[in-house]
Amino acid sequence: MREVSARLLDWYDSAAREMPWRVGPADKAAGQRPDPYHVWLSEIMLQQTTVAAVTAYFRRFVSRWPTVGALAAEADEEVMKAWAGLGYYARARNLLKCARVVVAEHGGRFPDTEAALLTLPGIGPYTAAAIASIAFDRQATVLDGNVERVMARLHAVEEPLPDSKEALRALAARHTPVLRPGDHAQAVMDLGATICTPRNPACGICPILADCAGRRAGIAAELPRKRPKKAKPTRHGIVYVARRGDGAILLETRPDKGLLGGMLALPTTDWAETPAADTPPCAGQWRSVGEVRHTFTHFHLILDVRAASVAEDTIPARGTFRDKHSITATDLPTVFAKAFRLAAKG
DNA sequence: GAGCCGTGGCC
DNA sequence: TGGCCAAGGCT
Repeated sequence: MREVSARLLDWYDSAAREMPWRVGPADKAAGQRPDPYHVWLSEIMLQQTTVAAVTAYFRRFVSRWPTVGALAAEADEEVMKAWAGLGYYARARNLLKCARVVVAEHGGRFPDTEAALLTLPGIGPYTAAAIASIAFDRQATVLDGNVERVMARLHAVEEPLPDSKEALRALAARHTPVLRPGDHAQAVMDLGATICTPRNPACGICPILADCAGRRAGIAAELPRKRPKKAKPTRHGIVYVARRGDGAILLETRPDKGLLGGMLALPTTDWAETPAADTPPCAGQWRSVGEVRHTFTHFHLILDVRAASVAEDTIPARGTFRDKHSITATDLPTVFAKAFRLAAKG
């Protein structure tokens, strides 16, 4: 087990990818530890999200809110707008909750144990272990999709997920070293992201090829096995873009619970498998400008986009007219950004 | 345990 | 084109 970790750490030291939340080689050599705020923020953003998608968001967040205290003091809507486009918006709501708990109950410093971290909003088993090991050098077992895949292949675990999860966790625990547990965790995840990939793994250049039982058995690429997934239904709806003469756009804030919760949004009907009745949010000469297609985690969506130029004194039945200059498409979840842009063209 | 919850890239 | 997938957490 120690041999595998040693090979992974050697590989990591020679080929670690640069990411803005990591400490560079020179600073690491000088004994510098990563900023727990940076580790936390990056790990929340990285939940089910690629490094490529996260990097720009991370830079914008730390530039605008350099400390957890600064983030905790920000208005909810500003943070939700900054998160727009990254997805899984419950993460942003819990991000703010967590920042405020850290300030109010921990003096603005993140707790340094896995158990204490686990009690914070938005921090589950994976993230608690990741922060504890990466930021605080704790020997915690980090288990994410990458680690599951690497362990399943390395030990030729054929039992499908999620049944095999605890067995994979036990294997990951056996590999976790006392020294440099955080670098070890990042090494396994980097391996899973770049070499031990879900499809077409690059076994030929793998630093632990000689240790891999899945490779020896010729089944590495088939692992981990998973249960088949359910098909996505298609839902339909109507979304409304009302523009006043002064350019103001009618927007609303979605309820905190549920899909796109807490986000700035265009008024829309319910989304169902049978199209909803036309219920515009305000009076106006409404016309259809096309449709927008979007796929969420568990359903496809087809939205009929309707636009209207409305009078300055229009009083909407729902939502609020927002100054055009204070709002851009990037402040909205992607499905609404698509509709907004389509209406702007048509 | 299983459903809910985004998005963009890949093949 | 469409399904699959990603450094998961919450209910």
